[in-house]
Amino acid sequence: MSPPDPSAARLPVIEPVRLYRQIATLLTERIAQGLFPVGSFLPAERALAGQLGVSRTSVREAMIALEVAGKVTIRPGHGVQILPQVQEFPLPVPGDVGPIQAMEARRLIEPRIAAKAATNRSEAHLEAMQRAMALQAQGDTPKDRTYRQGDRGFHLEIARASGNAAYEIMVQKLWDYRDTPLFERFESLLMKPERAADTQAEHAEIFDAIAQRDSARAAKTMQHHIDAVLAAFVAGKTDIG
Amino acid sequence: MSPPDPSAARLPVIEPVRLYRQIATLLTERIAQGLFPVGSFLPAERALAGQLGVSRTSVREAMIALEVAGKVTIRPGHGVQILPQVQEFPLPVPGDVGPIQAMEARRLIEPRIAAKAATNRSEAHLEAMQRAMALQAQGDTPKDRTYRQGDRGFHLEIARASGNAAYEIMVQKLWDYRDTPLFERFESLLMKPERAADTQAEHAEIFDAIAQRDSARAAKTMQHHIDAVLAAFVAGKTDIG
DNA sequence: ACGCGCGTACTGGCTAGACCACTAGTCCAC
DNA sequence: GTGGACTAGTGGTCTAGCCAGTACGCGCGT
Repeated sequence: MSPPDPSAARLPVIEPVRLYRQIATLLTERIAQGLFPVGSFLPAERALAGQLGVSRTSVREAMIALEVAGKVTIRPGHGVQILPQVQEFPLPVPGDVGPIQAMEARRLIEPRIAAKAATNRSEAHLEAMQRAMALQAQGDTPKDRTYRQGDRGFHLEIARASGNAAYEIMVQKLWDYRDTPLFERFESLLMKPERAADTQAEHAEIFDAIAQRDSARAAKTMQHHIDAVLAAFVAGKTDIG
Repeated sequence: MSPPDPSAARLPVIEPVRLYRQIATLLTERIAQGLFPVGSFLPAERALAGQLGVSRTSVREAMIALEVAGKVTIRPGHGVQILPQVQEFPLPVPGDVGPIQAMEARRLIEPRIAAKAATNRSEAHLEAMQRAMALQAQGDTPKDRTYRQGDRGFHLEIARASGNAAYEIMVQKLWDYRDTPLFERFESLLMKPERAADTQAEHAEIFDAIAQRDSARAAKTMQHHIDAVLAAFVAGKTDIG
């Protein structure tokens, strides 16, 4: 009689689950059920160990896991406190932001950012802007990768020079929409060839104002630049409906 | 002789750093330096404890932290193996956005957004704002989850009512920083108890302006609201250095 | 020569207990 | 009202021990 075929009755693979994970999972579920509201404290380690029938060390390991996962904060002498979880909101799909909307938002913030950059910029910031401009100049058309990277980089470097990381994040976010198919279609349909040269000339003026620490002029030149891009959009928009 | 002025020589707040974090950080750095390549094994717990001059328990706690952080996998009887790290897109990571920076950026954009909301809002937008305000009113203190959700929701609904998805994304992004430990610490240290009632009163005024389709007043009341919060931050900031 | 079982040394997993530093509250003296 | 002492509780770190699993070497049987 041959031995039974091992593939005939497939048994599941058993993976041992670390005790700390079991404890952390259990506590996570209880927290989600509202047993331990945000801001409240878990029972003390010794009490938890007793209730769960495990050692205090295992409870502590679970606490480490929960803390690293950002679910609790361990306060010595006080207890382990439940942290609020960052609520994930449904982010609008990038395609929801139209090119006009993105440009409008940029028009709202980038002049102010340019003004702050004129005040707060360092030599290193100026050099970074120049590198971005040089990169942009390497591209023959706005479709070229180097043109786009340089264009984006120039604006981002200005946001960095402003000294406010929140501005940088906002600019970055708005520029993310530059690479959406809709935006690219807008550009290829609406942008005249001379727009590329105009953009670079306008960048040079913005750069000069920032280099000269002229906040008012930096804001004005940035406003003019974005208005010019917007105008190209709006003027050409009636052609595509 | 009166006691020395506590604000005269401000000493830094000393935060004890857990041993497990120190060990985990050290190992993380060594991994990054290439001392432990991907796929290789760290020294055994007992050996590490000896080399680092700490107890094996502390090493184990650090291993838990590294495992939860996805940097290693702990293989019983075998050792602790370095995991490959998922390559982040080379997005430039801005420096931490401080509470003042986030508020400053909000001050730049939210009055304009409120003005646009006054123009473009619908009845549904108004109802959503009202729901957010009611949710906020359910919280007793700014630490309460419902208060924070309502607060955030109110501002987000205004951004939605503006009709520009780019504004919504920007507001959302800035409000994400509301839930960072630093921002919460700012709030708990600097915000007076009456600020919560003031905030809700100011929200009511903003809402009224938007409901009345009064763009100028919507912008003005929003500006006043954010200025008041900023003032509370700036006024109290000198107290913590 | 090859395969299997056993023993050994090593690994991590978990328990138990001890002691320490810090926190918070209470009480008392000044 | 303030400061100090005391108490009871919290988490933080350490030591020691034992167990289960892994890997390897060696000896023995086929």
